[in-house]
Amino acid sequence: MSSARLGHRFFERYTPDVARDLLGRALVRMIGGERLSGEIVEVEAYRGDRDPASHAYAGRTPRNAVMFGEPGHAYVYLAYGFHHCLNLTTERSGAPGAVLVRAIEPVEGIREMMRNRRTRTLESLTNGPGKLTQALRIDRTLNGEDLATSPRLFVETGSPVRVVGITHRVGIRSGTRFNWRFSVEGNRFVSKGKPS
DNA sequence: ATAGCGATTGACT
DNA sequence: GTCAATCGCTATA
Repeated sequence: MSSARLGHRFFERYTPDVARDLLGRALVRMIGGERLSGEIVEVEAYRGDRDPASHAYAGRTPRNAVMFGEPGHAYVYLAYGFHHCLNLTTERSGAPGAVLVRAIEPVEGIREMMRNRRTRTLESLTNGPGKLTQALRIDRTLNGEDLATSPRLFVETGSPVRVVGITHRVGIRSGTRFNWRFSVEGNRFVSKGKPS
């Protein structure tokens, strides 16, 4: 069931390319020896330079420091005081970039995810950035986690990439001109919107 | 020291 | 469709 995990070389590339290539991969969260996992079906790319929507746009701060560090690490932040968002850092060390994981299709540990989310509805389990972190119990204690070596969080090769939908990013007020949201077309767990 | 503001979600009209 | 919840980060003083 397990396969090779993605290492830092995978992430050390142009962020939108990494984002697109992450579709179909298996995001794995280990808790107490149990695998919670899902196939990545929706992502967004955020770069530091020339991307006003990025947390790194105005430069390095304590919060976004991980985005400036090594590729292949987890960048986790709290949004709206409620929801944690999971990002995977990209680009070479020193260059800011990250991919926001917006939705996954649940595969392993679905019962546990439903307990974490207090829902019995499969469709609403992981179809949003705040939902999947709640289902996988991802919070800021995982900020900076090295995906290449972590026993708690990593990404596996997964299944081949399928038909990809490309649209503008959602939930932002600037940088909307970049079509840096990628999703598995037709997948029922994609959070919102439709590829144009 | 503190005001302003979200890379969202769920409940409600 | 609208809207409130809630808190840490950031900028400004």
